[in-house]
Amino acid sequence: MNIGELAERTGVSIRSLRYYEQKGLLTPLRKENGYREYTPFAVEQVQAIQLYLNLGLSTDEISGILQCVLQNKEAFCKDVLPIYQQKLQEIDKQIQVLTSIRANLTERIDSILLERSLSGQEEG
Amino acid sequence: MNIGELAERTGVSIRSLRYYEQKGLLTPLRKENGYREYTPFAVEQVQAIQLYLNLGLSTDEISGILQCVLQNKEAFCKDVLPIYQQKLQEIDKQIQVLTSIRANLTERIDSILLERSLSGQEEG
DNA sequence: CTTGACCCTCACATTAGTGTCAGGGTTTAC
DNA sequence: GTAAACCCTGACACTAATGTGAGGGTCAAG
Repeated sequence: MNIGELAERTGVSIRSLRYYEQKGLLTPLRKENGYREYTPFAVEQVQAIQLYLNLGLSTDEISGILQCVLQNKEAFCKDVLPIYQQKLQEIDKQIQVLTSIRANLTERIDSILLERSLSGQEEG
Repeated sequence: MNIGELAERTGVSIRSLRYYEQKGLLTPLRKENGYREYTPFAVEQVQAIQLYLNLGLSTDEISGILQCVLQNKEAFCKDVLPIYQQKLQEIDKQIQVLTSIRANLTERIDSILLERSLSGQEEG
């Protein structure tokens, strides 16, 4: 199928499909006229790519595991677990930072509300 | 003082000080030779900017409140509270997304570990 | 044989703060 | 008067996936 049909079937933009190819995630054949030619299996490939992107993996990380996971169960691909574990650490770090900022923000908000309830003043 | 001294006193790079000026957060005078001339008060200004950046505010958001908060208590500046509250909402949304991803990741990790403990296979 | 829908590549824009380099003045101390 | 240290502007790089547009082939239906 052509790129337009793959885009329609997967809901992924043509631009993104070309980008995935540039990053080595998809390698369609080319027709004589230069058009990309995708097999029906490409639909599953694209869905897998989207799934991993939604997990926060980068295209580079995905490229390292995509071939294996498309042909096996995840547990069978030795590269998947360390990537997941590293991503989990990053996520935890981000949550930690955000939680800290959140505490600071709520403290300041409460402080402002308290002061205003005491004096009732405000200005630009 | 010159920009180098301000950078040294605040621990903020010269590059960043110029950027803050470009974004309207600092407006030093200029000497006849074109050098930026900062008052001692600029040290407090830069520290305030850093504080708000660390709270996740953008330079645009900071520019809207900086003048007031440098001269008053936060509670006295009417623009501060809505910015804090909006930022809090964004943070909560981010934490929510990350938490969801985290749950998905740990589920997959556990699943992999479970499958491996049952079959003991792996491969690249 | 022309129109419209499809495809191609190349490349800039987006976010946001900071690093870094080029190319070039100024000042200070020797 | 020159070297070192300081300052200036302008501009590209970085991250990462995607949008968008220019400029230009291809194909299918009429």
